[in-house]
Amino acid sequence: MAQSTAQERNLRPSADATRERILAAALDLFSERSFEGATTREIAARAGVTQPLLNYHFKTKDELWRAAVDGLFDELDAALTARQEGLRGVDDLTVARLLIREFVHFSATHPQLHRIITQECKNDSPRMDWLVERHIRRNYDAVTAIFERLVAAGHVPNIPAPHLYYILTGAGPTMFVLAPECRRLAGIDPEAPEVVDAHADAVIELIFGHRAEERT
Amino acid sequence: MAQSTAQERNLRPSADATRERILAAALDLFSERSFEGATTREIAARAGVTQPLLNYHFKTKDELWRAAVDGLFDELDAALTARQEGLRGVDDLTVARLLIREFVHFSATHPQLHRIITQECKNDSPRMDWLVERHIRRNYDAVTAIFERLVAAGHVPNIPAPHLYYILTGAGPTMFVLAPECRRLAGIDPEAPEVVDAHADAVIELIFGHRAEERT
DNA sequence: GTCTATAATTAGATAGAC
DNA sequence: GTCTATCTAATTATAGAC
Repeated sequence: MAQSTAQERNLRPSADATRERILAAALDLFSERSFEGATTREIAARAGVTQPLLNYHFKTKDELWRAAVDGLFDELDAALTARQEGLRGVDDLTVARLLIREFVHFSATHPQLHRIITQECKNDSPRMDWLVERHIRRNYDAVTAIFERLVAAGHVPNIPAPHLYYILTGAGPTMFVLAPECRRLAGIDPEAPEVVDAHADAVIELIFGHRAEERT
Repeated sequence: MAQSTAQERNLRPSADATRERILAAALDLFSERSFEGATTREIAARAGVTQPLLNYHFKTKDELWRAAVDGLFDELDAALTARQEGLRGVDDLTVARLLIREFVHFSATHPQLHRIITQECKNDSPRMDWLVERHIRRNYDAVTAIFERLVAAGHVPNIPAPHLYYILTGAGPTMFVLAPECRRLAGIDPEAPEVVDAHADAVIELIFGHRAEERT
């Protein structure tokens, strides 16, 4: 690991870039077509490489899936952490509103996240176990802790935190998860920035807007 | 079609029952494992028949999928229609609350509905086209029409109807779509009647509870 | 590190007996 | 109407050249 010599730097870039292209293609296809529905040949084709190369960089299809999902959650964590960094000392209610807005924006720009969660977490399965214990539980604990404080302070209706969690993770991303349907059904493009903003406004209004005197 | 003679009645029952068992097995497996992930062999096994029998009753896997989905939407439409029947002349707000409660209950007892919608409507595909035009659009039009009246009457915050639609269809079913995850993550069983009721309460509170004076 | 060729498995669908 | 046997195609993974 200490070996990042100049020689290697000259050789590695294209290999690393290939790896990244494979991961990006895998994430898109796994999220759109499900684990079984996405074929390694199609992932390879989208990445512009041959199929056996996937088995060189990632031993199995399953390992490729896990690497792609790890990258996605890294991005989510980075986005939420960055959002919180600039908010030390700010009140709970404002922080929560901004975090929800950030979450809705992330869901719009990375619909793969909830596409993959809904695919894998409908069943008890090894991939579900892995997803929950490695990535989801941490976020669940953080979100429910915040909601419990907001309920105690009267900023949010008195609803048990698990329900608020599933309401938020359902209401926030669904329009973007189903973006192709939404375009056809409603004639709206959920990728348009003003639509994303309107959706964040709507979710925030419904969660926090229950008492007129609290609106700013 | 006019031929439902006694002879046929004596022969048909077991065949019809087999067909129904195949459809039920197909619905469960398609919704849990996705269209590609569900194998016809596994569907046959769950229905207690051999795999080629599926091709006898339904020409192709795709036709089996469509028949299973048709049955599911028939149940949804029946549940919502039955709920509305007894409410002629009742005010919009009360009707809407009761319909949302019915929808949440249906989502809890039939999580297959939104499992299949989220699987198929992430992509532009023939199955998505079929689903939208045959089943979803009618419900979308009805739901958005109701929301528009509720917004105009001030019963619901001023949020565009398409956003309210995706918030409702996200917030309502997600806990039940992800029931296995929810059990593991929150230690809650979303199939328990009191949990279903609590979730319906929560969704209704967030959508309609924004003005204290309107609560009954 | 990336390719071509191919092995091993499994999928959906068909043929034909009963 | 349901079964057994089997065909064809497609899948993931491996072997080995470059």
